[in-house]
Amino acid sequence: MAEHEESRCENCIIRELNSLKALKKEELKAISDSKVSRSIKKGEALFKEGEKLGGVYCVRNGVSKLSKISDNGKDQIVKIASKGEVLGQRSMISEEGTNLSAVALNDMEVCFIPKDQITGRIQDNPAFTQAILKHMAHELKIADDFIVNMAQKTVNQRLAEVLLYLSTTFGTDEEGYLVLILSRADIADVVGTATELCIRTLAKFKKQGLIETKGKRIKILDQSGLEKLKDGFQ
Amino acid sequence: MAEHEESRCENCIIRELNSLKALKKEELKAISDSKVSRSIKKGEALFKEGEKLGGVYCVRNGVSKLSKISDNGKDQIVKIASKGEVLGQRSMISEEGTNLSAVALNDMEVCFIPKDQITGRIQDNPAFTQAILKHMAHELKIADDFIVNMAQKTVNQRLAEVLLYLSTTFGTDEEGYLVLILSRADIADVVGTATELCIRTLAKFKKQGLIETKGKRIKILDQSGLEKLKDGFQ
DNA sequence: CGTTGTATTGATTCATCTCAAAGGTGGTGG
DNA sequence: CCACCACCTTTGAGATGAATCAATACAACG
Repeated sequence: MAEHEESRCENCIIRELNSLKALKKEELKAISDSKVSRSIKKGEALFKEGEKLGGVYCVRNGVSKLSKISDNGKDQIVKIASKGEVLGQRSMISEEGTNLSAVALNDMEVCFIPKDQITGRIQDNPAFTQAILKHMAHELKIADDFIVNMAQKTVNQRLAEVLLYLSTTFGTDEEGYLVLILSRADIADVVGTATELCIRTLAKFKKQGLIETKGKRIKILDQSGLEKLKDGFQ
Repeated sequence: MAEHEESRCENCIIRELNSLKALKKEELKAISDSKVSRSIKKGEALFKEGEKLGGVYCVRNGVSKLSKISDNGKDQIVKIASKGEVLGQRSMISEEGTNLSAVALNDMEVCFIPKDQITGRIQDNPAFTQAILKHMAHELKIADDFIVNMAQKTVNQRLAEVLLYLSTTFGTDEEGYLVLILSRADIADVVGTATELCIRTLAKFKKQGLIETKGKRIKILDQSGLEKLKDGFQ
């Protein structure tokens, strides 16, 4: 019976990770009836910057990069979103086109939830609105910190920070390698530097015994070393 | 009679500029009864990063810089707030200490509104919550754009952008000089560079006929020239 | 009219970008 | 299983951008 399918929002554990947990059972059922599941292949775009979205995407599996192309043509990754994140939420609330592009870093499964389901709940469920508000306030803090980092820290510091972030956020496998595997170009786009410098800096970290690499994969050997680096003790 | 004092929130035009306009008359009266007016002298801090705030500040007059000190000791200005802005809102919502310091760039008049007045209205006035949410979504977009700019643009481009921003946001006087006068150090802290480079770049702009200076004051001569610069046409 | 803080300039060093080329890797079809 | 192609990584070297330190010039202010 539909009541117990795992594909129903009411039964989806993912929603515990985001603002949707503030919704009541009936509301979730309504959302579930109108949502559409979608598979996104690695490299495909969920949406591109400027696009008008008809709803939001709730990430069930996989990881997406949120990036924007600057006026001089280089891509900057602003955020990496994974399981539980709701994409397109911000642009829907401020009623604009999306500010960022979302591209899958590996194969993804997402649920598309039509706009009116979300705006409707924002209208009539204060607890939901407050949950989103709180989440967005937190995002804003992170963004402010990011600004300061980009503006004031060196590539060395930023790369160290990104490696630590990838480790704590996505974890490591049995061998100690970072689970989320990014191309050097993507890492560079997070750090905000040229791919070559990113590679050279990784090589330097390796020489210093801070990390180890195996193809694209990266293993952190000396976490506290990276932490010192990130805070500016060269 | 108190009903018609201009110091009453109900009669304060400032609130039209921010989320407080979503409040009802009775709610404004309650806020007005508990608010405290404060004068801040140029250079004084409204609050410092990490501080726990007992409420928010609504700016009635003057301008404040919101900045944060990075791990390597340099200050980065993240935002410039003026009339109508509510400061401390974000940290109150996410129930943390403030992430940024607020320092007056000129003499200010602010109203301090106790925390429970705001959180109370967020609890019981959905229109208010939605107004804040929408505002915060917009702030987040601005922050993301800022990240991309800091990460990908040169000092040249960023400085051009800041000058245009100061012009459109705070305007110019009869002679065409920017109304908001910042020290070179503050401009550098917005741009995210060293004061010397900021000065040198301003000198370059002057030589190119884009701007004119008179002491601290800056006059934009060629707006479209700056716009081209900002977009990377050197 | 000095004093203080800010603005300006020069010279040097360091960080980062860019272009160009060489080396790897994985996937695909024969 | 091998050969080939496309794509990604790595390295080199040179040009440019930006930070830094030190010294001088201004401007505001009492």
